[in-house]
Amino acid sequence: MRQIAREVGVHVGAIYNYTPDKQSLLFKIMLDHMESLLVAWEDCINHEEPIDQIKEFIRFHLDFHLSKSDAVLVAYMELRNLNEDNFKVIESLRRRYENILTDILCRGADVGTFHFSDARITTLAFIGMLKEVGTWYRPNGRLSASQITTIYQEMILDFLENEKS
Amino acid sequence: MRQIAREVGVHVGAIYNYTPDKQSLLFKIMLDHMESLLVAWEDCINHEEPIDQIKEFIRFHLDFHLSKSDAVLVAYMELRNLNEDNFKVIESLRRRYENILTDILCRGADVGTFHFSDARITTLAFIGMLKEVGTWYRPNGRLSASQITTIYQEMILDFLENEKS
DNA sequence: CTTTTACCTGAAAAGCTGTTCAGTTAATAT
DNA sequence: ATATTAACTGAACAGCTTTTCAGGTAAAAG
Repeated sequence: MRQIAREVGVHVGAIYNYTPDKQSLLFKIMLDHMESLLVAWEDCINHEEPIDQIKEFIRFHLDFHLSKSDAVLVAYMELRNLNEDNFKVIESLRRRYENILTDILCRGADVGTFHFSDARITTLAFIGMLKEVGTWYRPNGRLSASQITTIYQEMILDFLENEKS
Repeated sequence: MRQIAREVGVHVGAIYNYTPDKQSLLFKIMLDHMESLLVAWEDCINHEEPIDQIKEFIRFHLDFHLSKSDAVLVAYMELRNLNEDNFKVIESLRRRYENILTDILCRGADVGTFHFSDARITTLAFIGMLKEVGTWYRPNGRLSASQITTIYQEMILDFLENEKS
């Protein structure tokens, strides 16, 4: 709290005009983050074809997560510091986000465009792949954000369109 | 420290007969973990064919990480609590582990078995996929560890053997 | 039997933590 | 001009943190 106060340029006590306690503050930060993530996706252009949908999802996810790396770090690292009730709320929002991807996959499978063995596992595998990018991406690294996006779009589409899987 | 002491069944002061300070203890835990990971891989049967090698790597990774979930949690969550020097050491060991996978991929590409656009990105994507399993796997969940292993082996092999990518 | 060694206790030092609150200051409304 | 509201300060409280250390205890070595 002292650290936050210092960075805001205010004495510690002042923070307690905005939050009743530390746990509520953390919860609010994480709730805002997850809700803005879901709202931002709603605001995205909604494509018809599953292929376009998943490409858009990948672009959206990387764009959102790479540009808000601070909030993302908190969202993933501080999960265990939420109390039981707050954790459940955040987890259900995260689940809703994952389900966006699962729905796209299932729609693609229904129309015969995508091929995979298990929708839930495939979802979590893709989410894991995308999440990992946040740990190594650097703005001045070997690959730009848009290059990375293209590579991931190709990787995931190649995988989904492969008949064998 | 008090928590550790309590769990060990000893007074706090006693811990300082085994570690000079908290940072060193954390570093030792993480160092031991990473070294045992690398040694455990060395001890694995080394196959000739890249296909068998990557299947073995996937099996090994999931086996190791799902059975030592406590140490894995520390290894991933407490990284930011290492001081600069200690962090560098752990990071270089992690890099060495990632390179095991990169080497397998490159060998497979050389002999024409595997197809991908970027070895480093593909490595990190696979590592991310595998790492994510640790966040949702439960011993009594829908899928057993060996079922998950099989699915991931098939997913990754289907991806790597697909000519298009 | 004595001495050395290894390990542990109990308490205290020094400093960090979240949180509260009486009182000040500045802006807004009457 | 006065009253009301909102926001902040500065200090303090109570409890937790890591770390130190003088002294105790029991086993191993001489």
